[in-house]
Amino acid sequence: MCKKENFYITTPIYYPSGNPHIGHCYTTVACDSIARYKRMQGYDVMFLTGTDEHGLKIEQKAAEKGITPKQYVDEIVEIFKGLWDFMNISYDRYIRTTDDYHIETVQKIFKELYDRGYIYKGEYKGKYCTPCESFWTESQLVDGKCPECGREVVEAKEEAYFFKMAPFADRIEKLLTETDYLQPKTRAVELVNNFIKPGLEDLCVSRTTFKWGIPVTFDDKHVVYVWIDALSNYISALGYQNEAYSDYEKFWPADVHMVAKDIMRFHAIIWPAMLMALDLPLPKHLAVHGWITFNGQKMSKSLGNVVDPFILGKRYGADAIRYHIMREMALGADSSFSNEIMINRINSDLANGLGNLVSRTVAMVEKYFGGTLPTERESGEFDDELISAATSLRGAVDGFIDQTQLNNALAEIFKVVSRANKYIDETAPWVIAKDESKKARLATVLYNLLDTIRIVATLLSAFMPTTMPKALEQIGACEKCATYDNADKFGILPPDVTVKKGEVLFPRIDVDKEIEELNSIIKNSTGEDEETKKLREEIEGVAQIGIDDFCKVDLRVAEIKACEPIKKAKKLLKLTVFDGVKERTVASGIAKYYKPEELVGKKIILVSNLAPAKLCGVESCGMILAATCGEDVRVIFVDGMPAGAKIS
RNA sequence: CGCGGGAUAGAGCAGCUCGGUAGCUCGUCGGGCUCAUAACCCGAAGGUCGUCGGUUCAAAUCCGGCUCCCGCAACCA
Repeated sequence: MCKKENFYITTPIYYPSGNPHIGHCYTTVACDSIARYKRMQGYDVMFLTGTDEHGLKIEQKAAEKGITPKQYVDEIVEIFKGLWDFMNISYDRYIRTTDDYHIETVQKIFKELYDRGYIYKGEYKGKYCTPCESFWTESQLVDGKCPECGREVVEAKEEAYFFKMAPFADRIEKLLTETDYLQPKTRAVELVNNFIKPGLEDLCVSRTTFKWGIPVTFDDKHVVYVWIDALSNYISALGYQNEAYSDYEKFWPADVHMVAKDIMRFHAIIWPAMLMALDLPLPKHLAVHGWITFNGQKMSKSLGNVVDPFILGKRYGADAIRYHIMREMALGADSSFSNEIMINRINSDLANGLGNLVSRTVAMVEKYFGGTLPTERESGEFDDELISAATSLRGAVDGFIDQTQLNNALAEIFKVVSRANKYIDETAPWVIAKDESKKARLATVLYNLLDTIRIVATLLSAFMPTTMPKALEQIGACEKCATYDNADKFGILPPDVTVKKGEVLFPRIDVDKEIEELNSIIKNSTGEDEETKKLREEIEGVAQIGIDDFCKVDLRVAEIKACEPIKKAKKLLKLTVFDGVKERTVASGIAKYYKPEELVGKKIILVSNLAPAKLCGVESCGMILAATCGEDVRVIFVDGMPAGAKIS
């Protein structure tokens, strides 16, 4: 055997500002399956996951709870690790950005980039909100005011360090467009057009406005801001610039970084730029997957609980959940999740397809031969087709794994499951069994089935590590039989193999009943449903104001005189309203919900003393009130009142 | 005219590079089988391939116009 090749795969480090949900689960499960598959192939695998634990938001969340940031993240990290254990995630290393060795590496990287002239001290200019201690860019401001609290902001400068991106623009563009770094590549154009062609801006990489971060060694006012801290994890975890580990030489560059599309940009542009600046090799692939959407809506914290991986896993088994999310999710595209889709998938593929195949095959071996096959053989029609489907499977799966197309890999495997079920019908063993002289033929048919299952279950064990060993046990496969090396060969099981009937691998699920029960779990789990809980937190989180503050807002009834869409804006309507004295123009983000003509003549509530702001080229003087609930937006009408009437 | 992706059977998708019988999964309906987890196998129905036009012997596929959807960017005052 030649020396083992290495394989390094990573998930992002997750931001523990809340509990893990099924979205985190997908990335991690997908990486786990690839890692397991690669190990099975004989690679020396390093599979890394972890948590990104610094930043203002963590600092604030901890303060709310009255604990230290470290205590706060410690708690949530335990939950993450608990989920990974439950989902049978075989990570080799877990990195926390609060680990000493990581901190050391980040500080050294920061210093090195500074020494090389890629990081320079500059001024972060922007609008500053003193109470929130936050900087905002011009475009983030809401009506020239702080988007968080709505208070006045001041022009302010803050000392900050910047990372020069421009020197790497050309190389990054080539990386994205001319190599297979980005998977799927379709997104490359988008990145190049939006970020590279307009010119890469230098990146702010330090902050002085919060403390929960890694201190800059040569300037203790500053902490390292997210990017250099978080992205470095991929090499600090290997021992780059630290003594905790020493596998950097062995595993870098990474074979696959897997990320969801919302952080693609950082991994596609900033991370390569950092590595280029450090003169380090670039990772080989960045696999970008979509989001799991729920009934068409993007996964949110509250929805995350609707599809709590713990609850689902407990009911149907971690393997079933693993299978479902990997089978549904295609590289690059979103996939929609619903309990119904999941249950149907589990039923048709796992229970009816694979589980039943194992069950009926094992049952026949027991029924016709008392559990142990005789060794006489007689080949016949259909055998070759089944055998070639089974032996050619491994090659096909290998290909899809290497392209991180797990859904296709699974589809390929289940084609063979179908083929085997069909083979049973074609050969009709129960008919052969009636003829005593055809024992050899019957044994052959059953053997072919068992050995096909052996191949299928072996390859699937990377995806479903709990259940597949049970399947292999049932068909009497020893550990030596069920290896990757044997997965493209036929006739591996001993001729006189003995089967062992076991528990049902994947019980069939009653769709209607389960959906009803799941719905009631969602409603009853906490006594207070998640929506209400979220709402309560939101409402309670708003600071109280005095009547004086309220009186600063002047609300008036106004009549809509004219209304038209704004050309360059998708969401905005340009309203001409009469406030009782004069007409004024107001832009409002309600284009999706109202047609211009249906608004004309209506009376609405106008925030009349809001400072003017320019939106998409339109001067907007004021703001109209509307109620918002998720995707539903309704303007508040006060028909009957005269324009100019005061609201109080 | 900001950049990009998309519109194919009831649902979800493939096919388009390189024109030639429109395919897969689920669902529906009919049949078969009885080894099996009411599972399995076969068959059928169901599509003017978003729309209008062009090229061609021939267009889902190539070209152009239009409509609608979805990302990114910019604005949900």
